[in-house]
Amino acid sequence: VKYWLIKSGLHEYPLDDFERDKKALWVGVRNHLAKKHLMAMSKGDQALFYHSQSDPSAVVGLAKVSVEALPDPTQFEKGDYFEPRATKDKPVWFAPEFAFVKRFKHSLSLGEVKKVTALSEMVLLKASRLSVQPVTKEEFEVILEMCND
DNA sequence: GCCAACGTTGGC
DNA sequence: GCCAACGTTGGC
Repeated sequence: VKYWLIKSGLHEYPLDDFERDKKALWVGVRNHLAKKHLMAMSKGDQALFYHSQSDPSAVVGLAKVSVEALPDPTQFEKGDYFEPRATKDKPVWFAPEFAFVKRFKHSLSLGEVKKVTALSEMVLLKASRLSVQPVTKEEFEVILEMCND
């Protein structure tokens, strides 16, 4: 089992929608490093759900990988996520499916993450723009403990 | 709304 | 293949 952090803008796909949908195909990621992480995910991996563009931005819930990465269908459709280089034989972008696991009792804000020594090396703090990131087991466990009773 | 960080594009 | 210009993300 590997551990990840996936970001969603509060106004793009909030946790409320994810909780209602139960499952979500993680489409629309258009960054090659993020794509590499999406493709490295295995069924059953755990992912922290993070709200960006939020006040405050925070880790708010938990998800798990339910289906490993498949070609992202939005790259073939006219619209924001269209990818002219993509063909059905050679897709460019991939998306796994996540299953909703839980909403944390206590969300952990970015400001709080910065105060915790054990979390000071998180990718979240080092590469703030990356929307799909690996998280170490140690970091994951610290966060889980802080977010649950 | 500003702007730093950083990814991408395109001219050469 | 370099790098300047430009666009986007996301914290504040």
